[in-house]
Amino acid sequence: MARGKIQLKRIENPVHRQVTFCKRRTGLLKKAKELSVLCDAEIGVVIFSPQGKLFELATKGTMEGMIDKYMKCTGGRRGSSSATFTAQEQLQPPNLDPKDEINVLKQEIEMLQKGIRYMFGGGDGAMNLEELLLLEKHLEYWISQIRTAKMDVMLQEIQSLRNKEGVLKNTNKYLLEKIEENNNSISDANFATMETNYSYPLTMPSEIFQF
Amino acid sequence: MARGKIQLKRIENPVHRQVTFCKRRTGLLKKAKELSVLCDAEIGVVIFSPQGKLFELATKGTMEGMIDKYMKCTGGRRGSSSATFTAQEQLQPPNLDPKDEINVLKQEIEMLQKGIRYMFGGGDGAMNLEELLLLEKHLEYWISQIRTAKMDVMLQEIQSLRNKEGVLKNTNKYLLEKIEENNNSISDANFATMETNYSYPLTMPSEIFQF
DNA sequence: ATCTATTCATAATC
DNA sequence: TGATTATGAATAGAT
Repeated sequence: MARGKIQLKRIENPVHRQVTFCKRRTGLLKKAKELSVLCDAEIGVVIFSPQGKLFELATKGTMEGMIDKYMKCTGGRRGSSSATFTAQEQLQPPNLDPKDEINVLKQEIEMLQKGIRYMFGGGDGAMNLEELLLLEKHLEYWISQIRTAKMDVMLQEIQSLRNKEGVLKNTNKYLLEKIEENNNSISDANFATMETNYSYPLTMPSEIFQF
Repeated sequence: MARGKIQLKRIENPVHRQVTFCKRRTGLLKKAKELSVLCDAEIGVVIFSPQGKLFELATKGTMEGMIDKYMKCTGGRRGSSSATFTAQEQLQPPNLDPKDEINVLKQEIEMLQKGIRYMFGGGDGAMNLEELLLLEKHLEYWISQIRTAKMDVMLQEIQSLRNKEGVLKNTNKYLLEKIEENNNSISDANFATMETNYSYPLTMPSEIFQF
């Protein structure tokens, strides 16, 4: 701009950076206001300083109104955000239980969000392409983790059902033996029909579950 | 600016206004990006054209994230995107339902996809577009595959096991009734011990399987 | 879209 | 901080 062109990268000198932030912030908000007035546009600007201080401008109504309007425009569906996301500290080895798997998945999300932020701030050109390829790999891994978590839950439930089935079958067998003992000692025609109703044991296609 | 100063008021000529809107909008977003890079600030800009068309820029992360951060800063939590995740996080320690966890993670996927799409919209080159579309296709493919293929097989098997369990329980019940009939008609001490061994029916947490 | 003549924004300096 | 000023950027109007 003046007295020398500057590079489009983070200003390292903290004093210079602070001064520039103040000046350009003012300029940006001025430009936003001008655009709003000249062209009858509705504009919202939110600026967080590196120290986290908030500066804002809403040219019509309040920022809340802007946000509502924005939400409507974008469809309003959303998950969580990076701001409220807290990564889990402990990294557990895999195959513990679904809870731990989910923690790992959360870490993955955090990593991906970081990746997106980095990509966006990292300008244009081949860097983005490279980052995108890396991100793609991360996503692949992430999806596999979700699959693993689901599998764990469902396999656990299947195992539980199988165990129950086994116990029931054993009980039935025991009961049948008792009945046959009684059949031998007493004479009762009713037991004959019962035996034909009993069409077990059932067999199970265990091969299906080799994931 | 150039070729004559302009009044800071709404441009009445619609053509001029539209042209100016386009030019200045570009300039404003550029300035915002510059400020973000130079001063390491996090900036969100939302512009609604007079016709209601939306233009946006979030220099770090997504606009959703910006909004969440803004909400935190201004105190109002409201129905922002953080709500979903926070609720889920609080549920986690005592009552962990892995299915719900997985659903939340799916929402996270959607959020990330949205962030990627946003990057494309605010990005620069056509190269990025191609890569991003490809990446998105991959994500959608993976998700749909997980949802359909293996889930179907496992649900089918769970249903089968449930049916078998039901039949076994019915058979079991029938056998027990017969034994009790016998117990009433004859005197046999063996049946008493058998009844204590019989700890069924088993109950099943059916809610778990509402996919 | 592209091109200039201008005005504006601002980096360096005080 | 606040003011000054030399320059680079942005852009209004024309093409």
